[in-house]
Amino acid sequence: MDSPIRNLSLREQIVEHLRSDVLCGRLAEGERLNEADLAKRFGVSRTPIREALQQLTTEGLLDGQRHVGVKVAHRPLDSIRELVVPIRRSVETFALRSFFSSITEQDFVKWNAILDKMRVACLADDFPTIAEQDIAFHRSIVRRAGQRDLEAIWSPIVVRIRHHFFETQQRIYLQPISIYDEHVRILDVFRQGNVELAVDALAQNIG
Amino acid sequence: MDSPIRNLSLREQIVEHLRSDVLCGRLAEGERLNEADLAKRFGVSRTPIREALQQLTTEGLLDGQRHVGVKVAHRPLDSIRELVVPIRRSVETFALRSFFSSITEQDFVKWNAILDKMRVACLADDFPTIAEQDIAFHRSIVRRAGQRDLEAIWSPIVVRIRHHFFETQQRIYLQPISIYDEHVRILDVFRQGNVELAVDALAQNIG
DNA sequence: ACTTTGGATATTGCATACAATACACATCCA
DNA sequence: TGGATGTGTATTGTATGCAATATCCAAAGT
Repeated sequence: MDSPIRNLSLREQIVEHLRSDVLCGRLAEGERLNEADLAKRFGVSRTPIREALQQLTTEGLLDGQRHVGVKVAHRPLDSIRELVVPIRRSVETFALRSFFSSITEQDFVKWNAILDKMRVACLADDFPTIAEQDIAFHRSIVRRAGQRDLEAIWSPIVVRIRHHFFETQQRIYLQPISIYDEHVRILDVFRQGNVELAVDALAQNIG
Repeated sequence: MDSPIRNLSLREQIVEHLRSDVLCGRLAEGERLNEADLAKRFGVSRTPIREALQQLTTEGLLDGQRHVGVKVAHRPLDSIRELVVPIRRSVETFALRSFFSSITEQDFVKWNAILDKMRVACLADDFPTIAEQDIAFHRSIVRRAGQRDLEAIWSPIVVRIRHHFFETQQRIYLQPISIYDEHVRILDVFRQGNVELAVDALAQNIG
């Protein structure tokens, strides 16, 4: 019986690394990714790199053509936001409702760990990390429902509004720390134990 | 300048083949897929098979474990339907609205081609093909919007209610041909040119 | 000057060989 | 007898070499 040691395949490790890079904007849209170069950079053969790039392509983060290569996918048309924002709200609130009555102190420990990292990043104006932890927080809610299908529906949505996490926020929030504050407020409402209030607090943070 | 010849990689061909098999129920849920066997069956090496299985896994049609293999994914909990059916409605109607005013006679030609196949399948009580063409019809609407992002959001939804296409329908519709009839009715409304009526007709067919 | 065409080159697509690991089963020990 | 443990086998994971092709550039022809 050992703690949940991360025993991931090379492909999975590379997927997580690159996915994080794209999601929080460390890789610019349109940037080209070369299999051989990545293989050298990660110190592995082309095989796991190749498989990782393909997975990220079907996830919608990359975009590729036969015999040409893959690039970081471009943002979708802005008009799609009016479709996906409500969908994202309905998925996350559906998830929250499904486990709200069985939230434990351990859940708050996990969420606080994420928010701590977010706080540090806010104080340092480190927007990529703010975005990363923001997404991590919402993902953890979807995942907490325990239905992998929910995350499978949620992910393609978030991929397509990922720019929102590291662009709009920089303008709306004059002080980055207010991003952290708002999430703390959400957890406070969670602690009150009223589902509807919790759902509202979460929903307000989406959009 | 040649007609749009389908020049697909081996991986893409295998993906389409297997995806169709799973989506319309020719492969039972839980069924195990072995790389070596498939390689022999398709007459290719393990590499494109492997990559195809991985893609279908991230698409949610298959489910795999490290060093064990992949199986056809099991159906999600029924409770998810109340979440995904409205989402599917909103995506398809969003797509329809986006191109409705620019529908041409060519569009009807394509849709009629799908419905013709559906009609033949209905008359033969060929439920896998009915399901296949039903999905193809709705997919063509989403695709017609010309935003790949829409299909990327729509697909994981449909994957998770695919059983609806070849189970519920068999009970609800005493006569399979009524599935075809309903779709013909949708196209009739499309021809009338009223967006709202068209959206309603389409939405009613979903669920 | 412009277009076309040919080949060189860089990159991906596929095949094959080998390594690592999960699982089943036999074996050993208490 | 029951449980732990080691070993064999089937299967997936990774590395590497070769094949196929898109792209670029130079050279020739109009």
